[in-house]
Amino acid sequence: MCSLFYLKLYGVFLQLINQDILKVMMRSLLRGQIEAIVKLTDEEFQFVLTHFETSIYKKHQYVVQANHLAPNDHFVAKGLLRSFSIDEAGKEHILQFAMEDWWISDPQAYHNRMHATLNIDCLEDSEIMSISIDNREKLCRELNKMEYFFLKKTTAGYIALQQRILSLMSQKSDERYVQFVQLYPNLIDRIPKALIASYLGISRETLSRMSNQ
Amino acid sequence: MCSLFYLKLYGVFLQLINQDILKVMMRSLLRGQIEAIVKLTDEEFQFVLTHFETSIYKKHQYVVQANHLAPNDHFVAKGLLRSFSIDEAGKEHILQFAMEDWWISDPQAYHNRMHATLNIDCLEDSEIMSISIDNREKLCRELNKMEYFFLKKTTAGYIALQQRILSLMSQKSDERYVQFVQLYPNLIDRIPKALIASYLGISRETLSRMSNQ
DNA sequence: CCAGTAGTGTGATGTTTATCACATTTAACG
DNA sequence: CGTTAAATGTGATAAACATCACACTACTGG
Repeated sequence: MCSLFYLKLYGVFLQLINQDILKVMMRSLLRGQIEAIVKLTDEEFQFVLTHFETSIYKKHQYVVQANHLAPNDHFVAKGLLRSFSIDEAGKEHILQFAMEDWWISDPQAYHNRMHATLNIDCLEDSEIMSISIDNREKLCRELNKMEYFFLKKTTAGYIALQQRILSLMSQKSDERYVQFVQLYPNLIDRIPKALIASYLGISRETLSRMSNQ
Repeated sequence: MCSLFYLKLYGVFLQLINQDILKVMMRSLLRGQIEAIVKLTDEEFQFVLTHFETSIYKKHQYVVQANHLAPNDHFVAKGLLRSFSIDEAGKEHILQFAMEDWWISDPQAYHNRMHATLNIDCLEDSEIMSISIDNREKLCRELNKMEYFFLKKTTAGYIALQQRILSLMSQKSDERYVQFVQLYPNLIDRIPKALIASYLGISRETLSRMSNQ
């Protein structure tokens, strides 16, 4: 009787500890990414954190929905998400995957404060730190290094997109798949092949036939 | 005899005037683009200008060559350029056109101070204002509004590239051409169809067959 | 002005890839 | 733990598009 009580108490205690450890880990992930570009004091990082909101999503849950506002940019602390568009024929086209230490948003809706054209949902249970466009602009004004950080990040993203365009234009589907495997070896068995196919701009049947020869 | 002398003098005078007018126009084009995002005093704009170098290129001339350094970002004051990559098969893929009021560079080579993988050449005689990566970083530190300007520009570029990826994945070649015509109606008769085809990721024959039905 | 090059149109043919259909395997979850 | 859904493999067929080949026009530079 008495020992059962203590066992329960211990369970709750463990949960609390885990949540704390988790928060610490999430934060250090974000801090590590920022500090790879600009150095921050502890106080500055705490200040940066006040501009974020942490939230938890379950697999299949939508983070951004087309035709709704999407005023947040999302830093993935844990889990896996995708952004995709649905064309007139009802077909999905995946623009981006985002796992731990990546960002994901509908950039057009976010930066121009418009309604989303993209959807973002979770491929796994996920934990996310979101920053609103207002908070981001405020943060950039308050702490100028952060504007530099966002500029570097956006520039790197721009370069990556140019290379993806080049890949779409110059490579055959099997070459693109091989390149994807080389670039993101850890993603191939976290993401269903049909979704990788959609990201690469090919049908799931074509991708299925590829690896098998 | 005497009138001939004055005629010549007048010609030289006109040339000087034209060059001055041209410089003024080039500068006001750049200033207009910046001031659409951040306001500048006359002094500030003069200061910004000291970070640029103006140069003139002839049609077919290369501004950036693959395997060479490419430490400049180029603002097009007049003319028309393209950036393109050459794949292993020797085939050209056009990543970007840039006419008046646009920027063009090999962003990877520029921002990471690497050797270029892209080529940039002129489709028309062009006049260009170039800013080195060092001057750009210096300018951002000296005049913080300019960092904000570049962040906005880069973000807009990122959004445009995402839409181009979506277009490459979701649209048939004829739909992409129609969209190109809608987006850049003034470019269709400034650029040879074969180059537009290359930009759209289709063969010149396919594009030729499209408009004709 | 005229020779050579660049740009464009068009047919015939082959390749790549999408689509539809169905079978089989694996995972999810009450 | 068993039922339903998700994920994957594979064949047959069709569509989209590239490639090759050649003809024709327009432009450009000495």
